[in-house]
Amino acid sequence: MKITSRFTVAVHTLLAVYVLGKEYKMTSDFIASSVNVNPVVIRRTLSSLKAAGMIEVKAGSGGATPIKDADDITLYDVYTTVDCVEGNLFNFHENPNPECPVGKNIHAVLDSHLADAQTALENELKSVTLADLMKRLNILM
Amino acid sequence: MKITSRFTVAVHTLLAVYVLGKEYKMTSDFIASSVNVNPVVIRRTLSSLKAAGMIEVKAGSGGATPIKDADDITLYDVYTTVDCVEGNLFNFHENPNPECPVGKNIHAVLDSHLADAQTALENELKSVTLADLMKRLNILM
DNA sequence: TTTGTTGTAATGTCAACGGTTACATTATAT
DNA sequence: ATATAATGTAACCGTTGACATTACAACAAA
Repeated sequence: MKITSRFTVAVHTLLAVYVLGKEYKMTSDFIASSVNVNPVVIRRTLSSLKAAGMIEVKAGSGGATPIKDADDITLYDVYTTVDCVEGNLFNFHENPNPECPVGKNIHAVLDSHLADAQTALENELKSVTLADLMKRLNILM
Repeated sequence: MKITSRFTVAVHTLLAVYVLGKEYKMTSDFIASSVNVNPVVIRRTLSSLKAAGMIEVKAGSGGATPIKDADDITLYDVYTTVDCVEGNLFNFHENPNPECPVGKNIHAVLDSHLADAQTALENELKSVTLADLMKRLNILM
């Protein structure tokens, strides 16, 4: 079970818009050929990123441009924007038997630890900004 | 996208075997009625836990019993045992375009951060043992 | 040899993902 | 105004993985 590639696609898309946007018109076709997916997938991604206020997309004339400061966009923001996980990361079996001492208390015993694990992951994602990625990318390019 | 409930089912199963095993014969039917899933699901779970050396399962006569010390079983051990995630937690889009400066470097820029997030989650799971859960459960029961 | 149980294969259902086609809508240039 | 090039979206498909369930062979003990 893996976290959907919508996430890495969205990060790739943002990097393209923020870094290459000065030089090229960032159409869904352009980005799609960089990411190597169908342009419609990119349009869906752009639509989410736009709804989150990160970018602007021009209908008709075409092209996506940055709106939000790259320092104010974390990987966690992107992660939530493209709905990688809704609510709990861990799927819990439903309806454990309340007649059984284990079934009755399994949530009380386990929930907080699962939440801690999820929080640890999310905090790591919060610690990285798009600006961080851009700095590293500019060195490599 | 969520992590399969096989994980919480396996933890529930282990707690049942370790805590209730002294008092009852822990058959797949018994555990299944506590977890509230089909007995075959529990047999598959028991099979994995047995392969990991945590428990013993008696074919024919029936019943599962603890083998490994509860202090030596972490949530992470269970997590890997039931194959919640194989390899990377994050799905990466395949074949980003190497002709594009972003596509060429996206892995170099992103991989380490994704790995860090995954490690943070796994470390949290490593910090909790079955014995910890049993202590808490014994207080509640 | 009967009974209760495990081990496992096979099948079905369902949801999510990603790919793709199609087309209405929109902006711009000529 | 019209042609052109893009976006926005709905619709549909194929694949995959999860989980449930049925079926039955293998097995151990009374």
